[in-house]
Amino acid sequence: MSDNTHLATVAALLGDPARANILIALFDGRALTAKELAFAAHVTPQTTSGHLGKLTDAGLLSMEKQGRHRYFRLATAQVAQMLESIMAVGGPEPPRTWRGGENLRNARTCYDHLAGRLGVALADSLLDAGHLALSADGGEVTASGVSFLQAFGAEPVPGKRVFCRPCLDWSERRPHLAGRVGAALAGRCFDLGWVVRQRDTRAVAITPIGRAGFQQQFGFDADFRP
Amino acid sequence: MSDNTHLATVAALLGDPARANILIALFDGRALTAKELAFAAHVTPQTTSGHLGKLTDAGLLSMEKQGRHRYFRLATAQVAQMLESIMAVGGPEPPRTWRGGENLRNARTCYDHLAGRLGVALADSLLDAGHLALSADGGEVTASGVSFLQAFGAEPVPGKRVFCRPCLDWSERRPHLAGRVGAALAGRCFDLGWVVRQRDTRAVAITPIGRAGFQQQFGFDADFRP
DNA sequence: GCGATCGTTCGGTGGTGGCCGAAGCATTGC
DNA sequence: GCAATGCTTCGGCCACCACCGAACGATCGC
Repeated sequence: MSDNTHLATVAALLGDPARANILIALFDGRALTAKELAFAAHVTPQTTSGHLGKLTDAGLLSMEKQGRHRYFRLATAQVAQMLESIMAVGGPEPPRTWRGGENLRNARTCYDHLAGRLGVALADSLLDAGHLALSADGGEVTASGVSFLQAFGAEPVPGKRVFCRPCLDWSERRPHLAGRVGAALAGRCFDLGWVVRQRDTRAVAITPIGRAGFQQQFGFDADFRP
Repeated sequence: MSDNTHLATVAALLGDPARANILIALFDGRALTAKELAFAAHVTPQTTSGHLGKLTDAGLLSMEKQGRHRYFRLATAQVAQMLESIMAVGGPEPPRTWRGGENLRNARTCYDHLAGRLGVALADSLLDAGHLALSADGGEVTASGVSFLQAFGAEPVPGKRVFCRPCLDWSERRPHLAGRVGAALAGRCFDLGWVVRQRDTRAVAITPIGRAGFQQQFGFDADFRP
């Protein structure tokens, strides 16, 4: 009796188009200001403020004051998974062409880590090299993995978030890396200029430098083709 | 632009308390009539009829006429996963006491297979015996597993559904068996009288016969205690 | 055929909630 | 100090939608 009302209240929050726009804008893990979210939601700032208050009260968003700005982001990775699972329902088959198609399947951000063929290839490479040990309910970085990540410059930031866990990929149906390790790896790839974000989409592009780097450091060819 | 409206429309359907009650009543995979669902939703039959029409139009439910009754069930396993992922959000920690508590944690149905401590113990037993090989993205039944399931009388029915996949357990945080194999296993346990459903809950009870059977066939003691 | 049960459609009612304009704090920069 | 910007609160308006009563097909059992 207490959890079906819970389901209904959470779902009712997602059911409003403006709030749905807000959550989708935050889907890739970035933190945006209230004004940016008002633009994304196509409503005025005062309306957005009400929505953001409700979403944070419900624990779906977390807020951080920074000067006169307030940055909002998804509170937990569970929220992102929930959004993905809702979007997966209703469409006939996930692995068909879906909003942009192939470049999304090649490489994209999922919350704050890399997914698509690139994300899967990264996870496979680390597994093959013995840097990781994955299971369905979590994962561990091996001793060699710690030094490898350190040398690569992708040392995970400390925090209470899950250290390393597999995240099922909807297009590849294979696990890729999430958690603090996945986020650090993705951040380092962005810093090195190996991958760059693209406007208005979660797809990321692999640069020529990146292709060479992935080949040298991780041992796979990042020239993905359909 | 086409999928955020999709998110909002689907979520808006789940956001109504009556519809949420309907979906939760169908959560374990049973097919119920419109009248039973009206009772579960705490609204009149004519109101329920409108809700059921909307849910089936959206592809969340499937309907089957049978005489003067109409049976409704969740359309796909994705719908059940979506519901579970929404319920997992917001609550501080899933593995706390939750709707009825311990008997739900011991053994329950999850869509159409067994979950809880019993479901996890079953999966572990099959893994230890080498009958299964599980990974995060799927699983395989080994040669010995095929003959074992055949001997046990739990041969999976043919179909297009995923053959065997791990399904993360919210109370145990361990994978249990879903897919056709999980469904066949659960069905056989019901047929043998090892477990019986309980009214108005997804919890199932393990019979004395079942406890002996699990001990003999699977090698674990099904007398789960808090 | 006839009553009974199951389920649907139709109309009218009421409440909830999203939306914006105006005004009010907080912070930054000059 | 003053203006500008970011964000919030308040008040009123309006639309949507869930709900039920009543009436209408469909099917079963006799």
